[in-house]
This record gives sequence, C-alpha cells and structure tokens, in this order.
Amino acid sequence: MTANRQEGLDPGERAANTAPPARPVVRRGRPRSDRVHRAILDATRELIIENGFSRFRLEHVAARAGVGKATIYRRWPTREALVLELLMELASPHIEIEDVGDTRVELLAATTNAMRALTETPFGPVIRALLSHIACNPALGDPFRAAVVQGRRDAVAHVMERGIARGDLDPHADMDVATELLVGPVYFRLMFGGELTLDFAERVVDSVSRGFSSGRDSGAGR
Amino acid sequence: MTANRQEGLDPGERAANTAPPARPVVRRGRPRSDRVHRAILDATRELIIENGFSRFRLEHVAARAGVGKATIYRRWPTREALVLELLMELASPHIEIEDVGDTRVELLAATTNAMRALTETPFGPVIRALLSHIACNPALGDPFRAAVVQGRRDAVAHVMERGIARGDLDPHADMDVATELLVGPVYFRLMFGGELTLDFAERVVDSVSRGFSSGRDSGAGR
DNA sequence: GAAGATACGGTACGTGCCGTATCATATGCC
DNA sequence: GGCATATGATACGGCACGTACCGTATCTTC
Repeated sequence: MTANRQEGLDPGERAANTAPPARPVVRRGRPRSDRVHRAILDATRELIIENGFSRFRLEHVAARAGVGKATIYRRWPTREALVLELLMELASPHIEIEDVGDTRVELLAATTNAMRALTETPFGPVIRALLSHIACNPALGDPFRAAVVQGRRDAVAHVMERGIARGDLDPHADMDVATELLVGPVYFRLMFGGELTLDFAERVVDSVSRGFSSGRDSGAGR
Repeated sequence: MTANRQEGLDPGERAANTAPPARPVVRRGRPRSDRVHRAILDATRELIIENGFSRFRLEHVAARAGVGKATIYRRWPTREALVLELLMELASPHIEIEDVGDTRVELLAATTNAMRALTETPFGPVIRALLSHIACNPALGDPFRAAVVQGRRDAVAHVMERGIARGDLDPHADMDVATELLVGPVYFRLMFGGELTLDFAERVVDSVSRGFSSGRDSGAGR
C-alpha cells in the first residue's frame, strides 16, 4: 500500500487503474516525506478508533499529525481514499492460512484469523467503524471486497481443496458458501453482540464440519 | 404511538429506550400530532434509502415532511435516535418463524426471513447504513440487540428444539451458534458482497444441516 | 367561552467542518 | 547555488448542524 501517492501533477499517464501506478523514476523538487505519510495514517487510525467514522474530521487528523490540511489532500483525494489505505494496511496481515496438514486446524484458522484480527488488532475497531461505509459506499467497498474479502475467499477455498484431497472433507462440500459459514458468524457477533472467543470459533467450525442433522433420513438433510 | 403512563415525568427526561418517546397521558396544551410523527419517519425512511446515512440531512427530512426542524428535535434528541425508531419499526415484522412441521423448511425460513427483509424491504438499506452505529454505539446497539437480535435467536432456538423433538436434528446440535450459522452468512454478504438469492440460502442451510465432513474418521469431524 | 399551555411551520443565528487557494519557508536534486 | 516541489499555516465561501426565537394553531382547564 505504500509508494503510490502521486496525485495531480503526473502528466497524462495514469488512468484510475488497479495496478499501483509506477512512480515516475525522476521526480524533481522536494520529495514527499514518508514521515508525514505515516503520521497521517497513524492519526487516522487513532481518531477513527476514538471517535468512529461519523465524527472523523480531517482537520483533527491534520492537527494530531502535525500537518497542514493541504498536505493530506495532496496525497489522498477524499477521506474515503485515506481510510481505504489504512484499512488495507491493517487487513492484509490476517488473510493467509498456512498448510499445516490438518484440516480441522486449518478450518479453525479461517475463523480464528478473522476473529483475532478483530479482537486483537486495530483492524477490529477500525472496520467496525467503517462497516456502513463499506456496505454503502462502493468507492470504499469495491476495492475492499476485491482485495480483502476475495483474499479470504481464496484462502478458504485452498483449505477446502486440501481437506478434500486429504479425504477429510466431503468432495461435494459447498465451497461457494464456505467463507460465509466460517467467517460470517464472526462478523455477525461483531455487529450484533456475543463473545468472540476460541470456544465460539471451535463451535462454529465443528458445527460447519459435522452439521446439525441427525443420522435419520427425514427432515434437515438435503 | 401508544399511550404510556409516565406520571409527572418531564417529557425531555426519558433516556433513549426501547419504547418510543411516550409522553405522560395527561398533557396540557396542544398535543403532538401523530400525522407529523409519521411524516417524519416516512421522510427519514425515504431519504436514507435514497441517499444513505452519510448524506442524510435533518434539514431535508424537515423539508420533505413539511415540518420545522425544531419539531424533529423536540421529539428525538439526535438523528441516531430518530433512525433507531425507524429501524425497530422496520425490523419487527420479519422475526418469527412459523411451525410448519418441516424442519428444513423452518431452518430455511430462518435464513430467508433475514435475507428477504434485507433485499425486499426498506430494512435493508436502512440497516446497511446503520451497521457501524449498531456495532459502535451502545445507545443504538443495545436496544437493537435486545429487541431484534434476541428475537431472532429465540425464533431459531424454537426451530432447533422442534427439529430435535422431531428427530430431524442431532440433539447435540449447537444451539449457541445456530443463529450465527444461519443468519451470519446473510449479513456477511450484505456487507462484503455476493448474491442474496434463494439458492444461496438453500446452500447455507444444507451445509449447516449436513456439514462439510466426509464420512471418514480423520480430520474435520470433532 | 376565555385563559393558559404546548405544538406547529418558519426563519435567523453562531458553530464546526468541508475542500480550495495562497502564503512564506523548507528540502532535496541537478 | 538555483530550481522545483513539499510543507505548515492561514483565510475563504459554503453547507449543515443544533438552538432560539417568532406568530399561529390546537388542545385542556376553569
């Protein structure tokens, strides 16, 4: 997420594209300060956690970061763009699921990774404050979904494939809803209350693995 | 709005509680107009759906409802309180799950009720806009959880009990995470993208019912 | 039926923050 | 050393906030 803020003066070249715009190799004049960049992102994180997004003011960011307002606007066109960069930065470390050769452990990791990111890192308070905007504002939601959510889906899909290859999972297990089943409950509790504990994660994973159905033929099974 | 016995309580005194701001029954002077109350809530619903919560302006509500701004502030202390009342009003019709004698149908109803409320009624856009506030602001979240979320939990619990009694569900099926498993995926997709279709609901319910595990002993099962 | 109390639609006001513009100064590259 | 750009500061018009008043309308109480 670093090293791409090059608004404005860049001649013609960059359409709003997915690829991080190649920074022009030669750049005359005073270079932008990495210290300023970090200070702004840090202040953004702190203030969102303290006040939520609705009371999040760029003027407060500038004040806390010890920076002029214009310096922020020079780097990010909107406050959504600023917050998106923060969100990506915080989310990226908690996506991947290591192959440890044990399907249950890996399924559990899908749930606990999401859970611990929410409970033990600043990602939790930040995304909590941004849920509505991710859901309502495509400028924030679309890039977030493309990167973070899709990353999680891919990670879960790999776990499922490995589990099926090992014979631990039903080959007909529904990959298309696996992420929803493993991670959805965590976000449900984030929004609507309830403990986010290891015990909860284990119950979720066990239920998803074994299912609710009795052995009988009638009723809940397909 | 229901009459509510409040004796000598000052009308401005009431905390933001589950009940609408009920006035003392005996009240001198001109009474508050129910027509105005409705017009404000209707305008609120329309404007949130049209513009989302972030561009939701009380001045627009006043204009569309044909009402003075002060009239809104006289009834609700903050715009969150106003929107909370709307939210409660919209949520209540989609909670209960009828006993139809068929466990799968009832489990499916737990998921589709939540889903259809989000896709086919104004509840969807409204709660989407309020997710952050519900997650972050106890003044909004606590009453919502107490009424709506707990109501859903109870409904799901009854479905589970009936399913167990019928022999369709494993008596050890984990009630404590059932709501999360059946409804969590729906809210996950509301926030993070993906279709909210009947097919999706059926996949969720079938997966929860049958589980991912193969018949084998190793791996994913408990 | 009169008097008092409160709600009503409307308007004006001070405040806070937005996003932009423009300073003088600082800092790095040639 | 000179140039180009970044930086912190400040000022600006604009919008919506939340409050405080109007004059009027509609109830209850006497």
